[in-house]
Amino acid sequence: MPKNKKPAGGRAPKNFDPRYGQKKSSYQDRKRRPDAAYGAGDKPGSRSPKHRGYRAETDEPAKRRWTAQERAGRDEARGIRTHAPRDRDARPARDERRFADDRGRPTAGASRSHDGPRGGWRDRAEATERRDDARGPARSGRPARGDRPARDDRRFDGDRRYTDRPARDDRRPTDRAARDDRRFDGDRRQNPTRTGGRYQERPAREDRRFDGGSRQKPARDGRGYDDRRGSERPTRRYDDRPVRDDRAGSRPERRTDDRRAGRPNRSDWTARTAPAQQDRVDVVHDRLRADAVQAQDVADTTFADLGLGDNIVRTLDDLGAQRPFPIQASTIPVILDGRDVLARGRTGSGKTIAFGAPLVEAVLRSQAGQRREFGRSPKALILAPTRELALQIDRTIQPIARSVGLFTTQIYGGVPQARQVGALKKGVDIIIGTPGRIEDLVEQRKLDLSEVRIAVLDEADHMCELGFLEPVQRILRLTGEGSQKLLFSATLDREVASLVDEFLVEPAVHEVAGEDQASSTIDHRVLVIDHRDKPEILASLVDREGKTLVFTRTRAYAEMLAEQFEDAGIHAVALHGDLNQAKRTRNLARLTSGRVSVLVATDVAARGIHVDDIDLVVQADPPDEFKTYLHRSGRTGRAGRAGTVVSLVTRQRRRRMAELLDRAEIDAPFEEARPGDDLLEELSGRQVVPV
DNA sequence: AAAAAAC
Repeated sequence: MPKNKKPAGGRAPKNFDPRYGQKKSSYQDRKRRPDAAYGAGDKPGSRSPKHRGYRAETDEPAKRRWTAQERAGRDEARGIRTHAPRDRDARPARDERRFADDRGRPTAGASRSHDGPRGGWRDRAEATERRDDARGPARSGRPARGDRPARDDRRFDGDRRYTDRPARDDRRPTDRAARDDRRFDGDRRQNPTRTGGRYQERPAREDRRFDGGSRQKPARDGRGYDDRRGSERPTRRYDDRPVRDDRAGSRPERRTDDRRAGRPNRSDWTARTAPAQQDRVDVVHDRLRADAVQAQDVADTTFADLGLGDNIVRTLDDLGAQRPFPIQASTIPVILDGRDVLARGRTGSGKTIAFGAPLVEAVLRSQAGQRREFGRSPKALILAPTRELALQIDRTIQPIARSVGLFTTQIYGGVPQARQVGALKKGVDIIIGTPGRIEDLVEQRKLDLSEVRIAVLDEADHMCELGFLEPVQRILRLTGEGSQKLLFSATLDREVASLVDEFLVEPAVHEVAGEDQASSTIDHRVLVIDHRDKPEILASLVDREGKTLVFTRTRAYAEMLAEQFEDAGIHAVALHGDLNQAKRTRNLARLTSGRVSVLVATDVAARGIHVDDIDLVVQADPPDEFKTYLHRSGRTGRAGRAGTVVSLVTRQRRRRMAELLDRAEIDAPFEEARPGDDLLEELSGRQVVPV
């Protein structure tokens, strides 16, 4: 292929040209400059405009090198570049615009309004072929037919800024002792007798601290679990699990106190709740008996003390985690010990690192002295309920993994598969993802979970809810025999019993002592309003300086509210499952970056998502479940900061809301509110909690 | 009943 005489400048799509993205390219443009569509910037093309492949000479400056930052943002930018589901055969006419060059950058897209004379099947077929010739595996730029013009995909700045923020979650300095989680169990009211954060009723054998490994194993009768399980349970007793026999000797007896697993406890809330009128399903599960770590007991511990290697410790330090938080100090040694773990830790208290760092360490140890082969199967799996959360977890774990030469990849839906598959082909050590795509790739035999030896469920109780449970079970069954299981959540309770029974062996249960509402920095308020006043009241609450997160019950309402706010001159974006992944990622990024201060979301954003400095959470619709309330409100008041949660209820919902708050053990005043009330001003304007 | 999670 002759190197043509064109100036070097002709080579590249101008992704970083400020003009890029502003200029619309018409069909005619594309025809004249097909490289814009192909991303084949390094091909000479034909000389005549009449020939396909012709590309006019330009004076574009040579493409400059990517900065480190750009490269860092590249991976996620690729994900973001996503469009809606592919469907190239059905709708080929717009393929042109979807071609990305091999860096995953979008090429100049054709705007929909310029469809003009269509390219026709042959052209497209050739275009595709040609591109594949040129690019080979770059098929990864798999065209996804968007429901919108490519313009949306060009938002590199915001997105990159977003993606460049690793591990926010875990880097906040926390007042460890002072405050943490709300409680999560309805029946705690019946068992309020705690001393030193420990439940008195807990039998002595439960009394494992994180040094559990050194403890003598009490006598045990291993019955119970096996007996209790239906045929579903692989007939497996803890003592024939090959990989983990080594641990058996130092392990306390498997819990047998949860025979009532899965059954709601008979607490007074059941009695006082009229089933017909009560929430559809707000079941309060029994609490899990946990070993409550005392913050002061671990105040002097370092990550190195806990058994993490130098590189990991250094990376954690870079991430802002100089010293372990209580939940980390509590779980890391147990995880490194190879035990199954159930852990309850307030969101933002460092849960991600609590499982992520030891997970990396464990994978590293298991591969000590081995070559990391091309095409190796993943050794660890982290499951999350939403894509955003999976992404966020990866952002924390990836630097830790990279520091010891391990690779992670995200496996979630809504983005083209090819890049994920490509990563798997090369070989990764840790995958982080959501159930659907993971199962999908397994079925396509592109993902092999059989070598997974550590599996983590983040938001584990949520993953046990209807619709999630079965895929999660199927996935866990595919993991390596005897693989270690870690279940984490801020509201971990007996809802996870079904998984615990099948998959966990003598799990250690951990939580942090002294976390309750009284020690919370969140101010909870309930506004009793007229339904017709809702839009106005919402607008006045949201019209403020700080970052505000508004929750709605439905996607449609989230969308509608965002529009209403915009109409009222308040810049707002929506986040819900009806948006394509690009928009979801981008809209969340807009809040994170501060470009927008109001995000209206469904419960997709209720769990796990960390955005700095959200100081007001508004529940436009009250949640159905107390857990949802806790998770939603946990988006603010993080790391000991002040935050306000305002829930709007109509008069009819009043009682239900009171009951829900009761279950959540939250004290919140109920106040009548009308548009224009000073109260709204106060709630909206306040940055700090008085008193 | 809704939300999430695959294509």
